[in-house]
Amino acid sequence: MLDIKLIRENPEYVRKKLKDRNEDDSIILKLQEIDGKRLEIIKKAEVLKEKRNKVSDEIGIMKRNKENADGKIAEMKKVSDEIKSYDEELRKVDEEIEKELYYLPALPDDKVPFGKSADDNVEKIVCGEKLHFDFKVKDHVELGKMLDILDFERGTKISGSGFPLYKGKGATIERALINYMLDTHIANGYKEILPPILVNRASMEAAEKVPKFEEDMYRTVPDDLFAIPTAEVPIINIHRDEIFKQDELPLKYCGFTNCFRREAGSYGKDTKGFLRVHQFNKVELINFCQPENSYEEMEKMVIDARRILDGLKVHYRIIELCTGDIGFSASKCYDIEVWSYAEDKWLEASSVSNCTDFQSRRAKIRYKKILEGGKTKTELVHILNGSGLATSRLMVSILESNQTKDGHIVVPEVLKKYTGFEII
RNA sequence: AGAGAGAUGGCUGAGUGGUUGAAAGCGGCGGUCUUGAAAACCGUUGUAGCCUUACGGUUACCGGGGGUUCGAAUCCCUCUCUCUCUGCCA
Repeated sequence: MLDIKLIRENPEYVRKKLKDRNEDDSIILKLQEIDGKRLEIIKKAEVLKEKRNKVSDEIGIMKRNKENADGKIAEMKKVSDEIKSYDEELRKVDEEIEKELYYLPALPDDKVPFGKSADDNVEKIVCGEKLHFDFKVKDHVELGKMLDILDFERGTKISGSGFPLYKGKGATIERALINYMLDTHIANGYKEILPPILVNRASMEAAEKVPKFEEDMYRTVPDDLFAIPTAEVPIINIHRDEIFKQDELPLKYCGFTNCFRREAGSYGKDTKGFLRVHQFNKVELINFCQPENSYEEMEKMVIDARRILDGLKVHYRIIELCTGDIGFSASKCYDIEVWSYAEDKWLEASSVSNCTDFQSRRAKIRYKKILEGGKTKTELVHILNGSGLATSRLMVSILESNQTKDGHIVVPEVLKKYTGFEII
């Protein structure tokens, strides 16, 4: 959620940033108007409330002295009615502002490259060896079927398209990958979390997923619980409405969960195998930190995600998303893409975002900043999230790049101690 | 799921219509004392909005929402959650 104060005090800046994102900025004019109205109502109501409080105290004293206070009571009855109507107006205006704020995205950082679409994203670095095969590479769906480790047809029978079924060594290598990632992150200072994967509406709102993306979420009807699209949601909500001490930051969590996305609006796109699925596995990294350190922490998170790929010897690249392509809650975002030899293209496997105070404002996650002279000030933390990483597209790259001419898969070195076998 | 009890500041816990933003204790912070520490003593100690250059003023907040009243932590309705007992269950 954006700060209404920023819109009040610096509307031109906000409008420019929204335009950079290809967003409609006319909403700011509307918000300024409603906000102005809101302040007017507050002022009027507060003058009356002050009067009511004062006179009510006087009435109390008069009653105690057995004096007649009927006149004052009659007068205050009128004042009270007036207050009620102002409060009613205020409620409506608050609701209107809230409604607009729910749909306004985070503002891009000044250093983010300007661009209209994904085509304008900037490639930062390409890593890992790109392999050359002296045979025709098989894609992951074919390999999965041949080796009987992935069964997309039966996954479809059980649930629908986009719900992969892992079997035998396929299930084992998936589990190995998750353990490898978690162990690596834990060794690098992240605390492991295994959170609930159904969350309530308040948690979804605090993480800025709902109402804006409600259509993309799976929702249970009788209880109004949402299947999480990412572990980011429950992990952020661990600290909803809490205030950290400064020395508790940065606070780093990692967590494995299943993730669920309806992918509404992308039917017919990348439907093959793992390329776009409704349920997938992901190890997520979350970092709560002081605002002045967040961009530095972001670079560290990219290193933490890359460590996984370097270990697996995957060919990957990092791109910085341009202003037109960064996600709703992020001020800056890097994507990590792995190379698919069979698809002959890059696949997004991770995304590291600095959401600054966009989520912490809605979630009310703050910390006591220590000022000079030992005084403290409560300030919003910055929240960063990064996948470290999602397994499905990573698995595409792993299966493809470790295949042999006769159709087997060599288990990557770092996973062997987790799988207990070396070849599939 | 049924019956009962409850939800107050960082914590424990008073408070059942009128100087209660809220007693008291603990904790935290600052100070006195001390070579240092502890103890003791003194002081201080919530969040947010609005007005103000500032000092400060003011409003709201006692689980959430609504209501009664001149006035609500206190009365009423409703929701959520916690605890105890019963039932069911991995």
